[in-house]
Amino acid sequence: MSETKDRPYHHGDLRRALINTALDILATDQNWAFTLREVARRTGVSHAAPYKHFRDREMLLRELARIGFVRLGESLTDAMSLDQPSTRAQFVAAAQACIGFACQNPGLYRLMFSSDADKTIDPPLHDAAMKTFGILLDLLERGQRNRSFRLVAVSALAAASWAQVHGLAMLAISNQLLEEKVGSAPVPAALDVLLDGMCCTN
Amino acid sequence: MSETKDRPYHHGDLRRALINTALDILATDQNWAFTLREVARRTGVSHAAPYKHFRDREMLLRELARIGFVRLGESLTDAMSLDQPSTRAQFVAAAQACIGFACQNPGLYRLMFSSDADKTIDPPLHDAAMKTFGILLDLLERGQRNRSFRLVAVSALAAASWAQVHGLAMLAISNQLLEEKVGSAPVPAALDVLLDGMCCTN
DNA sequence: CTGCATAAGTTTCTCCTGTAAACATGGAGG
DNA sequence: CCTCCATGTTTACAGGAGAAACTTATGCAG
Repeated sequence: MSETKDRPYHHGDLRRALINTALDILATDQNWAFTLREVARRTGVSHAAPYKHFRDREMLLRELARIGFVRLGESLTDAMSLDQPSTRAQFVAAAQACIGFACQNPGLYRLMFSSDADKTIDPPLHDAAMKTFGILLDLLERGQRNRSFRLVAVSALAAASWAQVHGLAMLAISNQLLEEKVGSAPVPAALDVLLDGMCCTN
Repeated sequence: MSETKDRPYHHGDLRRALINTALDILATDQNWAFTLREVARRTGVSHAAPYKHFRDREMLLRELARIGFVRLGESLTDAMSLDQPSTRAQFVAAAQACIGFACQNPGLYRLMFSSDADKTIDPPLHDAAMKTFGILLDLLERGQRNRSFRLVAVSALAAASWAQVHGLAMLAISNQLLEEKVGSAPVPAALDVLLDGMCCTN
C-alpha cells in the first residue's frame, strides 16, 4: 500500500522514489543541470522533503554515482558471461559494454567520475567503484593464467586497459570521436591496438 | 594607460581581465563551482559587467576551454621539442606532458572536456581542439614514417593513444589512480603496455 | 570646440537554487 | 487513547543567472 496512492502525507519510500526520479531525468535529459528542487518537484513532494533523506545535494549525487557503479558492474558481468572464443574477445565485449553503458547513460557516467562524487569521503561509493574495478582485474588475471595476456604486472595491464576504456567512453560521450579525427570505428580500432600490446604474441 | 589605474569607469580590457581572473581561480581553487559573479567580484567590476563581453556564462566557459586547448598544445609542443632517443620516448614525453597539464590544471582540463564546452556550436573552440589533436597525429605519422610505429591505420593509433592519455589524465585528476588498484607508477606502466601494441616489434 | 551616438560600466529586478528553521501530520508503542 | 517521532510542508534567507533601465566617458561629425 505504498505505491501510487493519491499522495498520503507519508510517501512510503520517498528515498527510493527520489533516486529513481533523479536517475530517470539523468537518463532522459542529456546533460541536465542537476537540481534537487526539480527532483522533488517531479517526485511530487515539497522542495525540502529530500533533506529528510539526504543531508545535502551532494549526498544524493554520491548515492546516484554508487548505483551507477553497481549497474556498470552488472553490465560488465553480463557482457562477460556471453561466451566468447577467447579471453581477448571477452575483453572486447566487456570494454564495449562499458562504453555502451556510458553512451546510454552519459549523465550518470559523467557523474560517476565527476568531482561531485568524491570517493574519498564516501565508503559505500568507494567500495562500489572498487568492486566494479575488481571485475576488470579478475578478467585480466584470468587472461594471464590462461596465457592470453602477457605476464607483466597485472596492475600495469589494469591501468592501461582501464584508462583506455574510460578514455574512449569519455571521448564518446563528449562527442569527440569524430570520424575526421579517429576514423569510422574508433572503439574496436583502439582496443585492437591496445590488445596487441597486452596479448601474448605467439 | 590601461593597467592598474584606480578603476577608471572604463576598464580598458575587461574581457581579457575577466578571462585571466577566471583562469586564476580555476588554477587556484581545485574544483571550484564556476560563478560569473565571483569572477566579476574578483576582477573588481559589477556582476553585470561580464555580460558586455560574453553573451552568457557558457560563452566564457567555452573561451576558457579554447585557451586550455591552446595551452595544452603548447605543453605538448614543448615536451616534444626536447630531443629524445626515439619516437617512442618522444611519445612518452608528450603523454606525460598532457597528464601533467591535467594535474596542474584539473579544473581547466575538466572544463575542456565537459559538456559545458560544447564544441559543436563553437568553431574557434573546435578548431583549437582539432589543432591540438593534430600535434598527436603528426607525431604518430612521423613515427610511422621512421618505422617506429606499426603501419596500421593512423586513426586507430590516434584513437588508442588519445583515449589512453585522456583516460589516464581523467583518472589522475579524479584521484582514482590509487596504488591499490593500479600500482605505484601507473602512467609509465600503462603507456608501456600501449606502446608495446603500437610499436614495431623488431 | 560642441554635442551627440555609442560602447562599456552600474543598479535594480525577477526568477531560480540550496539549505535552515519552524510547523504539521499521521502511524507505532505505551 | 494519547503522545512521540519520523517524515512531510511552509516560510525564510542568501546567493547566482540574466534582463532592463540607467550612467559615464569617448570618439567622431560638424
